Amino acid sequence: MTELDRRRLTRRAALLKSLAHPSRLLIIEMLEKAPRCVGELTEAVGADITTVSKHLSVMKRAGLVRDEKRGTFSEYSLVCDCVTHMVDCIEAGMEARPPGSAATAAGARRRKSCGVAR
Amino acid sequence: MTELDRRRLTRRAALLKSLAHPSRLLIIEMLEKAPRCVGELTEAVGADITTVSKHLSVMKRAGLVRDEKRGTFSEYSLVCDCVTHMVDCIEAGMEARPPGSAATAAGARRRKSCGVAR
DNA sequence: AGTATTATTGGCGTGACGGCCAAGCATGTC
DNA sequence: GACATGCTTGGCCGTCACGCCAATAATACT
Repeated sequence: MTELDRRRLTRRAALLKSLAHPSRLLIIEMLEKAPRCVGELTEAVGADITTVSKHLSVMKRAGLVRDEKRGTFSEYSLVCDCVTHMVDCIEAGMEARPPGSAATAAGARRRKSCGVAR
Repeated sequence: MTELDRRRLTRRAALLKSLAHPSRLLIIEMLEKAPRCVGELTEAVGADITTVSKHLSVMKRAGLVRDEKRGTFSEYSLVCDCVTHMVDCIEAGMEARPPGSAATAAGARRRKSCGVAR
């Protein structure tokens, strides 16, 4: 493995990590529909506003979202629709691999194609 | 947010989490090409074999890979090509979002102001 | 049986993450 | 200026993930 590979994989992993949290996924889904301010997202997530603010901070650093100040509000939005696409792909992967079949040989056995358009 | 949503997002997040590690991504990429035993993967990753074994265990529980015993060997392979597809999508997302461009005008188009009825 | 090879599991230290509280900053309003 | 609103930051703490070591399977070979 080259040093370049290591760097590339590390970046990828960091991106995935910044997505790998239920609250963050919910936030992403909301931002797919429209930009939102922290308060709205907080209400939807149902956590402390400081927690949500930190989630947003992490996702911003990861380049997933951006913020724009509007008076006392911070309006967050997706940086690009690639995120939507990305999460859709993941969803597709999960649909094709129904829950419960994960550890069973039955579900895994002859599954060559999962019906995901490619 | 419904209870069902919570469950779905949690599952998604768990899947992403099981991918969000450089070594695991490398393993996935290797398994895309061919099934491998733990020793081969270990050599490529460059970590202790026990560490790699645990990574594989996690990914197996997540339903990403499966193993088949061959004598003293454990041959690991991808459960389905969806994984490949999934990671490709992620890669595409990253390509489209070059580092440093985090604040491009890309999302400025369907912007609505905060607090406006929607 | 005895030994070697391959892999898994348990345990532990370390470090990162997620959550809330308290405090601080920035902007808008009176 | 004084206060309210919206958000961010620092700090603390509990929990969890990662990594290696030691020990334990499980199978193959002689």
